[in-house]
Amino acid sequence: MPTETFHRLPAEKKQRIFQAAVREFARCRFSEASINQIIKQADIPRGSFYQYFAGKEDLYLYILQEISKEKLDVYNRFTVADSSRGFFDVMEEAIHAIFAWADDNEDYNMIGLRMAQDDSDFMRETIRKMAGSKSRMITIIEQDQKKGKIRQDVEAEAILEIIQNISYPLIQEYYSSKNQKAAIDKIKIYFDILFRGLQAKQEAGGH
Amino acid sequence: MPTETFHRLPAEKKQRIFQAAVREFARCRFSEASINQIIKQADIPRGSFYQYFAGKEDLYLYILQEISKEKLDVYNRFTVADSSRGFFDVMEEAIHAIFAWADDNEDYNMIGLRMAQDDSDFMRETIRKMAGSKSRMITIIEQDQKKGKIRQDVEAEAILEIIQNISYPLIQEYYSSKNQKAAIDKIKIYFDILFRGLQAKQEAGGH
DNA sequence: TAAATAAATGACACCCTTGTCATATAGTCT
DNA sequence: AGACTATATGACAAGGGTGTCATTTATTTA
Repeated sequence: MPTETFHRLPAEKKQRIFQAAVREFARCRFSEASINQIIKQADIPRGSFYQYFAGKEDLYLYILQEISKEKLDVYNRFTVADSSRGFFDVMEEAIHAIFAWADDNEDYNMIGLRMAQDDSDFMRETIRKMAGSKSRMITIIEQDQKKGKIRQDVEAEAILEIIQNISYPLIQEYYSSKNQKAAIDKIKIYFDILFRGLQAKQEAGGH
Repeated sequence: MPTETFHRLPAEKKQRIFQAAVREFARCRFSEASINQIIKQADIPRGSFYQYFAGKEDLYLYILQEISKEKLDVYNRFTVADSSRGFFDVMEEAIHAIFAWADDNEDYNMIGLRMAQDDSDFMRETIRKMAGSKSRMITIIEQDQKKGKIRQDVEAEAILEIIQNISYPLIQEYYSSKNQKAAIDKIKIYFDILFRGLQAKQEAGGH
């Protein structure tokens, strides 16, 4: 909730502030991010910043909100495509989509990573607030569970959570690794193990 | 590498400093940990601290080294026990051992968690240095791979890494969760999925 | 154009942290 | 005791960060 004054700002200036903030929140965790850096980057005076935002939290929440809008589009692009496909198919495509997107939006992804690394009260609360409604992914998982493709003894939410948790170190490695090809190979291995572990038990194994 | 002066200190004082440092490094990440807090806690004057350690890095490395000594004992206790047992058995026991130890050594575990959360250059380098020789776990995994109990298309090191990565969010949740029983249930699910994903393909499924 | 409202600005006070260093104190050896 | 070495200590400078506010500058309205 930035101030009215901020909203009335020329788009160019708003954009400059937005980008400076994104860069800073991608650079380090919320607690370490510095307003000083942001205003220097955005080239606005200290006083102006406080005319636009109540403080760092306020700015952060605004940034997150803006990013979510964009992200939602990308995210829906592959989950919406064809809900008749199974979870493993969709995930396979999603992984590619996500890593392709990651290449183009390093900063946005880093912010997500920083959130995962951050265990402050503020961040826990923020994550809780952001956790939107039941995602399309859940529906797909549940469908596959009904069809007997995915084991039914684990809740769909839990499965999604596992995938998220497993993804964070992978994305992190992907970014920090000099050898991104090796990182992708590792991702494939991770998910192969995960997918096999998630498959419903097959009574009679056929190959 | 603390100074000679530090080593010559009475055990009680050394211990006080050690414990204050452990508490601080458990409280937050390395970059956020404050020498000020540590000397206040340990009740030593600022000047003394710099008479004992070159700085925060120096202290941190010392703390890590001391903890490793203790941890190695615990870790070996279950891996050394009976190397004829398979990986899944050993891990099952290890999980219990680790979480039991976690209850008694919250601070030590938190430090490990903080390391995992920390992606500074210093920490990357530190982790690299600490990564000891081939662990006994690797040997057990490799044995099971030879026996055909664990899939052979994934390197033992990679398997261990996956387990570590999967463990961090679990331990974190375990600590932050009010409901530790639920946390343990989740751990069981995670590892059940993981273990099944790691099993060698069975040509003919028997139940 | 004068008055009133909105925005911009940067100096300032305050807080926290780090590393140093001159000085004081304790301990040891002859 | 006198001399010399080892420790202890806290004031201090320097650096970074935050939020405020009196003042200046623009913009709008009458």
